Amino acid sequence: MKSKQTASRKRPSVAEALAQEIFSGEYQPGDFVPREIDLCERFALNRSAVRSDLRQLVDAGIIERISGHGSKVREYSEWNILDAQVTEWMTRYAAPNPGVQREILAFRLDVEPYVAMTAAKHATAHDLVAIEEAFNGMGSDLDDPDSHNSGRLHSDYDIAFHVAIFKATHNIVWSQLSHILRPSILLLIETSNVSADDPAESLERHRLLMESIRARRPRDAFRASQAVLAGTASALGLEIPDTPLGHSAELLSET
Amino acid sequence: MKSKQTASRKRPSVAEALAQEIFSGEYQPGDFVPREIDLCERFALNRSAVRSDLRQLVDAGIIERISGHGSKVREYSEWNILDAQVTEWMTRYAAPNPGVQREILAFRLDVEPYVAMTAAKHATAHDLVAIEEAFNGMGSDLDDPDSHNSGRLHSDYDIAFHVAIFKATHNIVWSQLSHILRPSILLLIETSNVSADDPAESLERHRLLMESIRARRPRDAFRASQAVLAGTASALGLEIPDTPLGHSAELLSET
DNA sequence: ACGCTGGCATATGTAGAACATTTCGACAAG
DNA sequence: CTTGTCGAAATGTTCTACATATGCCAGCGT
Repeated sequence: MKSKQTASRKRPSVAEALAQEIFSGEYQPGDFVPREIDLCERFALNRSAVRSDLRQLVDAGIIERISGHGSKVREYSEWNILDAQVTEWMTRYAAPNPGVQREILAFRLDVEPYVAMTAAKHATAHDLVAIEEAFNGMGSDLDDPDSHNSGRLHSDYDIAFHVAIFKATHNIVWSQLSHILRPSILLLIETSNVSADDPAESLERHRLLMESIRARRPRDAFRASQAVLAGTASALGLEIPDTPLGHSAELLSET
Repeated sequence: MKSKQTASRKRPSVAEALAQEIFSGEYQPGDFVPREIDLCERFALNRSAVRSDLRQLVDAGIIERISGHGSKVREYSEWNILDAQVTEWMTRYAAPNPGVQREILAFRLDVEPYVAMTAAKHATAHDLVAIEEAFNGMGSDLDDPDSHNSGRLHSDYDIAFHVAIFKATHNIVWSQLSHILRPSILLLIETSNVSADDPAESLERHRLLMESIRARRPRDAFRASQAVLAGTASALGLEIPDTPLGHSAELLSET
């Protein structure tokens, strides 16, 4: 074998470790992370590798590098939450502060019925297959709950279901925005697991949403999506009527 | 003054030059850009700098690096248009293909009335000042058209006006999404300059939108925003009723 | 005593060389 | 025709050396 010790895993990944420490609150906005040389020693890496990883955090807007001084953690509001890497870290480790998490969820509640509406107009057969496969995954998970960890798999299918709807809009912006769903979906699932939400009812709401899109009925899809969100969001104490959609939804239902 | 020659420009910036060539269509999806060594020679830089710049393009999703082979331009749909750097390049150089540009505009037409609606609910006095300052800039530009380039300054104020509304939602996602406004606003302005759109009428529509937000009337802000978009979007041959907002707007006006 | 200035220590930024790894194609053996 | 091996070419990684920016503080002058 080669003399490298990389056999275990590719790299310790400084960015990953630092991200975990920052997300867990060990380093808070305004704090300075250890300097490059210390990170080199700690992870047994050269400076180039460390700097490369630090640049990831800079691109994510998480840290700010001050020449000749150090790397400072930036305010949460300055983090680039549209970056796919950031949302991935938010799913793996919980969001650092609940405020950001709640704002993302509020955004989702605002736009997702719209997305469902647009998907009902533009979805192709291929899109419907993707949606259905994700839905079936959610269903099989309900019927046959794995002993070790049922929620883990369920969340993957849940995410895939909603992402498929975003992609069915055939709009590049909506498609790429589907990244920010992951953290809030996981948050909803964790909370709904705590609360006494019937999984069967949730699944039925998802089914209605899927059928509305398949039948090309935008308004039904709009309302069905709202129902899906309301079912789980209520467990978080969030009030749907507070969002703009609350008003337009009522109006839509009158027609 | 400092001894730096930054007055002209900091660096030749390989990323900037390559981006221009890619956006102009000189390199198209599937093509391979010159290899690192050639870029080093062409820009008189070392490999570290070239690779650093190439990584920018990778993060933007514009190119894909294949180990031992080269750097390939990716499909337009894979470009990360949520990246601020990409939208900046789209404003400086035109978007490579009109399809992406149109989809971004469609997204804007979808959500911007919503954003205005939310801004009317959550805007603070500070936000209103920012909106008003941008609006005054647009107005002064109309009264006193600079001889050298009037459209250039006007677009800056126009962008600032809409960005201020996005930030007035006090939602981190909407705020950071304001990046994607820039390309489509510039597109609209260029097109409206060609068409015979009365600047005074456009300004009046913006004023109504501002007043609606100031008066905390979400529904008026919704419709005013639609009027602003419709005024310029019609010049592009885009049909507003095709968007989901078209329906809900009609419903809103009935109340 | 106060304030400015210069230099030293520290930390990040940049340049360049050397070596490792991956990919593809050529070519010969089976 | 298939397959194994070698080698050229390009990207990936590591390391060293030097450049630049920042903060601190002693030293000097007013």
